[in-house]
Amino acid sequence: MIEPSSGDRSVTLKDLARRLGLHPSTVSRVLHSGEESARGAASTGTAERVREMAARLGYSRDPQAMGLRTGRTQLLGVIVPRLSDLVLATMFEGMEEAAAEADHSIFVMNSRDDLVLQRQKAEIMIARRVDGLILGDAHLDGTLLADLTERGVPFVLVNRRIPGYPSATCDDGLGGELVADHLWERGHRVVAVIAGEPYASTAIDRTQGFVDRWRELGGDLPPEAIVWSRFDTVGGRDAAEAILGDDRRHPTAIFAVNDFAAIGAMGALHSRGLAAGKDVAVVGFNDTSLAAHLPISLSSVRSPMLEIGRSAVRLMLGVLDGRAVESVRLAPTLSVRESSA
Amino acid sequence: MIEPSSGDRSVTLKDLARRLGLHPSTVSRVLHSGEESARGAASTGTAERVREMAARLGYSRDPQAMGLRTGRTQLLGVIVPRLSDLVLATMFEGMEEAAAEADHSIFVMNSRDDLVLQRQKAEIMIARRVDGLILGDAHLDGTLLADLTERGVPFVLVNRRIPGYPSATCDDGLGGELVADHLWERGHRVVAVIAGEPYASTAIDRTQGFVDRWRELGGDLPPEAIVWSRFDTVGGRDAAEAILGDDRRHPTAIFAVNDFAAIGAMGALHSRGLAAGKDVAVVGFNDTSLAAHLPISLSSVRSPMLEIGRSAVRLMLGVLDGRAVESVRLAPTLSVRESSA
DNA sequence: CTGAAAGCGCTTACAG
DNA sequence: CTGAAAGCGCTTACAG
Repeated sequence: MIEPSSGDRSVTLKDLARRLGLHPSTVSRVLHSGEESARGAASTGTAERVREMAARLGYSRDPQAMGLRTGRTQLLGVIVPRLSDLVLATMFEGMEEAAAEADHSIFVMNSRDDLVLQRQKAEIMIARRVDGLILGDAHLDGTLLADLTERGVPFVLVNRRIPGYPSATCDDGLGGELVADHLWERGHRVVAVIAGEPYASTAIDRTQGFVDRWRELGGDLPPEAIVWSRFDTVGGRDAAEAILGDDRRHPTAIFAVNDFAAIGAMGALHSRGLAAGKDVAVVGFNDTSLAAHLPISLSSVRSPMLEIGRSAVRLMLGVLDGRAVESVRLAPTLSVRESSA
Repeated sequence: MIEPSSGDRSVTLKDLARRLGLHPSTVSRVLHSGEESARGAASTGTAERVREMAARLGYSRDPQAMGLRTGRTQLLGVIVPRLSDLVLATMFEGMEEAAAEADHSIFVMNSRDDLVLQRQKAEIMIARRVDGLILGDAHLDGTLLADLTERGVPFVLVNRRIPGYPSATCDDGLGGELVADHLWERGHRVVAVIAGEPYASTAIDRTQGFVDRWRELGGDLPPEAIVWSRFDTVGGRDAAEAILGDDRRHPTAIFAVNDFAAIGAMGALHSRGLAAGKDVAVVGFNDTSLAAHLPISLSSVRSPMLEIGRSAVRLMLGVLDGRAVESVRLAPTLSVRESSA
């Protein structure tokens, strides 16, 4: 364990108390009681002296000891499919900020969207005594959430939602609608959807939002125009191959529910000598930092990822405080670029 | 704090001891002494009974209490510029694996390559009593490392190196050489380098490796052909604009020390009606999962990111054990694709 | 306004 | 082979 002070040993409450001729409990009250009760903790003079000494010696409270005593570690566990996914990495940055502001620290682990790993990581975090779990890899068909609920483990969801549990997500349905409106306006009538993984609410909601709106507009969209796929570049490429290989139908536009899948689709078009944006419009989702700067810039639905991350932490802290919390769904916007202009 | 057991309260050593008619210290010795000393910890029969009961009641050691007592939290702090960078995110996955195998947990924070934030995050981690720090954002001109050394904070570097400190990195110089050899063989004689940020060893070493080898081969490479830039897509685009805008020199190949910068450069080419791979060759670095699947697939130097992450944890554990450790430099390979075929 | 005690869950010499 | 004690650093009713 690293000693926070510059000396050889960490400064403790006892050290402070000895130097001040006070009892450790008094020092503790001055330094660590909440704002309200701090007033009655000690005389103004004493409090002043304590704070001065603490600053001078570089006192820093030991979180292990505090956790042991209070039963609250101020540790939040975050589980995501993979941090190398720009979307989750960005949400994580938001969580980190919000947690730091509330004096909490965050533990994050990857589950690779694997149900076994997901459970394993959750157990590791629980063994570490995190106060609660923020799950970014909720599967619509999983049983983890029910089990956690039964065990009384506090948690909230981020990025993906499951009805009945508190979550912070993008309004994915609305995002799908925006894309439908846009493509319809641009005159497209034969379209296809690269729909993502059917166990993720993001995939379901974005696809559903698009489809519902498309039909509302009077558009036709047969089931075979919707292709489920992995969320990555390879998944998008494969799905696009399937779509373009169908000779009965030649879509003039493709909506991929994820930027990486969209990039894969652009690759498939390129392989067939088709130009994204000219021959076939492509729209992605998330507006990752890449989208605007691709050789052919990608139209994409921008979801407020940082803010979603921050909201997830707020929800979590609310749950831990025993408050009733409401799920948050943040509105996305559409950035139109060369790929669908 | 979440209670690990399914009951309302966590099972403690004391609980186990009471049920077994033993003293908690005996239970502790059986369950937690190292393999060697465990033999003498209790009679075979007792040990058996203890382990059985622990399993039955779902005992899980409290890390806070253990940390408080032993002074080792089994917590490692990791600081990276940004987790949304695929490179660091992937190295982090390697670190996570290696740490889990050694029963350690990892804390990770973003510093955005900002020297102030870097210090701030380090302090937060130290205040959390991590056993050591793994730094992925070392600046060649920073003073943090010297300060940490003086304070006796154990740390190692990952991804970027600084002479004199233990680090786990790619052999970036060799990577640059591979690119020089490749472009020379393909007949290019007028080339340019998008060199990255001059405070990062990755940028320096990759550029230096390329330049040295290029001159060794008899190539010419004036200083103005080397453009320093940010590591992201926008940085690469801007740098490429500068390179292509120079009328005295028309490079037939561009080496970008980072895939994202390379993608930005491809965008700049596209804007000028030039095709990457046909009109101007482009080579990136890191071979991120995107590279192979871009519309025009990108040649890139593949660095063993997962393994670099794992090595960093091994180094860290070595340092914590008081062993003398050697820096690790892992060899990269070149993947040639359409952009420079 | 301040002190003294008890205890969170664990480990580790020290006895026997 | 097992027990008993002490203590890691903190907080929190309870006195006074």
